[in-house]
Amino acid sequence: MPKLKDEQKLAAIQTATLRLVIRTGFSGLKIADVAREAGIGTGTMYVYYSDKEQLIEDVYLTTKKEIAAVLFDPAHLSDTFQETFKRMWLAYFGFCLQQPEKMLFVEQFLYSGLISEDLIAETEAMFIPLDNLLIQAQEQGLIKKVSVEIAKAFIQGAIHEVVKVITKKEYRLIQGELEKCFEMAWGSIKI
Amino acid sequence: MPKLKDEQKLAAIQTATLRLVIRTGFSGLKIADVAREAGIGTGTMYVYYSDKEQLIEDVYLTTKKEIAAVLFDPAHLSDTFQETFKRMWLAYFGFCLQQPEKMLFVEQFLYSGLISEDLIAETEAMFIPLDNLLIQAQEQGLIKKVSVEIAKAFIQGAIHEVVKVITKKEYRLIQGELEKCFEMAWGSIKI
DNA sequence: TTGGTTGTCGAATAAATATTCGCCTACCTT
DNA sequence: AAGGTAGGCGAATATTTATTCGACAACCAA
Repeated sequence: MPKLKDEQKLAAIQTATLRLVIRTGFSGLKIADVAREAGIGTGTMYVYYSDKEQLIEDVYLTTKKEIAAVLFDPAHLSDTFQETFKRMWLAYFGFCLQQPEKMLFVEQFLYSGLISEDLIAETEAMFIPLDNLLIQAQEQGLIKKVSVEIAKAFIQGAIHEVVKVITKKEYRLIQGELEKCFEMAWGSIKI
Repeated sequence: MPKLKDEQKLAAIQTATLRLVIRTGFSGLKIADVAREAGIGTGTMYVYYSDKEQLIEDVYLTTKKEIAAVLFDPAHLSDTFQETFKRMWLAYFGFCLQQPEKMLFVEQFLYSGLISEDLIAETEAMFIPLDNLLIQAQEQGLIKKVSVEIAKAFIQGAIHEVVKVITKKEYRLIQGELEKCFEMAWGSIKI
């Protein structure tokens, strides 16, 4: 944890890390490159992070928190489950579309084999409210009864892959296509 | 391309590469480790592959071919689109479940930023028959009309993420849960 | 203004890893 | 069996990259 250095510099480091990890993979992430991209000296990196591992873990945690905030925005709450689900789905899809580096970073790191069990547990705990929402909907007979882990994975996996294709191929969603994508997601879980 | 050395040794190298990439990420893949895991000397690695990049690209290509073979097994063809789709979906899901290393390897490499455009194009071309199948179904009004790229991404993304969760958490699909997963997939694309 | 304190820099060093290469072994061929 | 050849080995070397550290700059307090 940085003691309280220059917040702006910290943000620059995180942004640079995100960008570089996506461009070159974790393998390609060189501390010197991050420093150059962030506009600071190599040695300065070690003032903020004691090593590369800590840097990556911190970026991961920060990004996960941001995602949780997007998902659990109180404005998404509605009277019906379907409407709440739709607002959350659209918010998350929009987040991924606008900041695919963050989505990719989180995904790549989670399955890279480099992440610690503790960090996994810590970040998963942030999403328990989502589990509860889904379980409630299942009990009300609104959505299919599968393990919530599986339901979440299905929805999230579909969003991620669609966004990846859109990003990689610079595809532009045409009129009404976003709505169709949501219908696919809803069609998959509704009874 | 290996000229025609010991085929068995080649397979051992590929298996070892797959396993190690999943365990440690591309960053963690050390030629010396691959050699040890494959039961050969470090230097021998260079008889088969001139460098690490070539090794990874070859494993990727080999795996993609295997996936295409699973998907396009003639036994999957049926009179109805839904049945053909179901057989292909089940075959691919089963493949991923039984050999998650291959699924993960392919996915990680594709979005690692390390893959060349040529290799992407070469492997994508293998899956054109799938595009045609989907387009035909769209024209017959059987499935939603979205870009086939998006439809494929949606279905594949969902499968991958579900398999990842199952694998990582050592979750076991309970009675009828596989069928439910298929229903989710079908529910997402059907009109 | 000056002495001190904090933050920064990047060349120098240490560590990790890829790659080479001379030697060795096993197996042919006559 | 003797000589020859192909394939294999892994310690030695080259390269890449992380990390340290002594010198410098900016700022501040007295």
